[in-house]
Amino acid sequence: MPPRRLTATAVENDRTGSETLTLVDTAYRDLRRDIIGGVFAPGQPLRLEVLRARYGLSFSPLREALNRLQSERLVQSAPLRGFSVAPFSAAQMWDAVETRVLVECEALRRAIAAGDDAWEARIVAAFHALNLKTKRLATRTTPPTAEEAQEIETSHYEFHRALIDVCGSPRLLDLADKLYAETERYRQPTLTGRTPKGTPRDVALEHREIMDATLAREEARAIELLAAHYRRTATLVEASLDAK
Amino acid sequence: MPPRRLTATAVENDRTGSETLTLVDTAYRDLRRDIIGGVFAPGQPLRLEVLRARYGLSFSPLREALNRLQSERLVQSAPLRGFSVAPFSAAQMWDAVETRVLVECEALRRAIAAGDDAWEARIVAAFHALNLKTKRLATRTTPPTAEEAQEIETSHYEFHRALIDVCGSPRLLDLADKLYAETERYRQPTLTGRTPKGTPRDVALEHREIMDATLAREEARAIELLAAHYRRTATLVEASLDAK
DNA sequence: AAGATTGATTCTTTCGAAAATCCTTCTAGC
DNA sequence: GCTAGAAGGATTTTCGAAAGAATCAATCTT
Repeated sequence: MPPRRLTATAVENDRTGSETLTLVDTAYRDLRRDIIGGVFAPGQPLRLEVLRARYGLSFSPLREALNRLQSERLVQSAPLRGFSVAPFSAAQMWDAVETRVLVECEALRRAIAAGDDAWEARIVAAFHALNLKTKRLATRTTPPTAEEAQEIETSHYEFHRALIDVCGSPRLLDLADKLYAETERYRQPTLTGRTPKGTPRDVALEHREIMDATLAREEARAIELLAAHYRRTATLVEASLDAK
Repeated sequence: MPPRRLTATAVENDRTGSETLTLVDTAYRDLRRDIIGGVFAPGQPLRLEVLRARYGLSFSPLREALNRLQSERLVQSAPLRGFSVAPFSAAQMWDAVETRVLVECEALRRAIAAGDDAWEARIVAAFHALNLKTKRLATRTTPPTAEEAQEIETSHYEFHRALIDVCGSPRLLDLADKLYAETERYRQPTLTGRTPKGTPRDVALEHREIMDATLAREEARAIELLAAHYRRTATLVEASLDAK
């Protein structure tokens, strides 16, 4: 039997049907998910042989995917020494967070100036979807499955994205996505651990206030709240980083 | 005679001696230079076979280099349809310019707050180096060679980089570099063409004013001048884009 | 004549192996 | 005992070819 080569369409079009994905794309997507999800520890070398076995791909698509991830600062590389997961450091996290604040606040400013009815509707919808999922999990006693965690994750992303989606700048949105991934990687470890004592936090309330200020077109207030939201998260992450 | 394979060190260490560059690195550097320099026209497909012949490399390093350039928006790619030089459009240029203004103004703000004596010295030195080179060329009648143009280019970059180098944020500096490359590509065609009539411009004076405000730590004024500097360039580029 | 189908060609994408380099360990010399 | 150097193994990087997909043109059908 001739060995069937894994091809772009053979792998992906089964499910999507619409978009053609190359193996580079799938490698990129999977690697990104696993790095953000903490499957590979920060600083850990990413041996090509290991990745090859894990994802069932050849070197070429893996290397290309790693190159893309490098430009997002999720992986590092030294010439002739291969790739490794970007290490954790408080300084790097703060740089990512502050850059994110700069980018997303500017994007929010423009979105507030340009947003229409559909924009408002999408924000409200995303907010409710996120809240529903969060509450549904909070009332249960069993810990969330990986899939459920991923869903919350996505809803969280959708909400923040809905705020700025109409800002009109492809570059700002692209940057926001990359910085989201970077900071999310730092947030991940704190999700499983307990919250630091003495700092109760109502994330849902923070989201509501951001949404209210945005829909009321109170630009200055919305920006201030959004920045505070991200910095508060960063402070908590930093505390849990130090605790280790 | 066994064919000697082109290796990283064999190619580059002859000159640099210090750093090891892989073929991917050289491919990236050369392609980037040629795309910015306008060797390949905007929108032009980048056939791998052509690149292979031009740079004397195999597919793998070329593809990886193109992947990196894609994340800088210098090249585009569609699945199974290969790579092409990012096309020109006024909207894209303005997005790049406005993002650059956002990033560099923030970086300049921080640099002014953090800059020390060495920072000031480097700015002054870069300013003089740029001015010397520009004046030397202006007094001549013969048009500048490609090498001289490249030197001016580099000096120009050095000056703007010197302003913000101490801002303390790797991400902002990285973004500034990428956006510089992107906008430089648009500026390139206007260099050879004549300047639009009726708009005499003293770039050297603009640079001096930016430098003076920066060294005087007049944050608001420095930022305003820098932003105006970039937007003025963009306006001229736009005019020459429309002219075609 | 317009549209669909087939076939040839061009190009991208993927693979696996070979070459080059790095890293560890072992040996020899002092 | 300790350092320098060399051999061996592990890993990355590069190559060339093979496979798959898109494009273009010609033919056939309606």
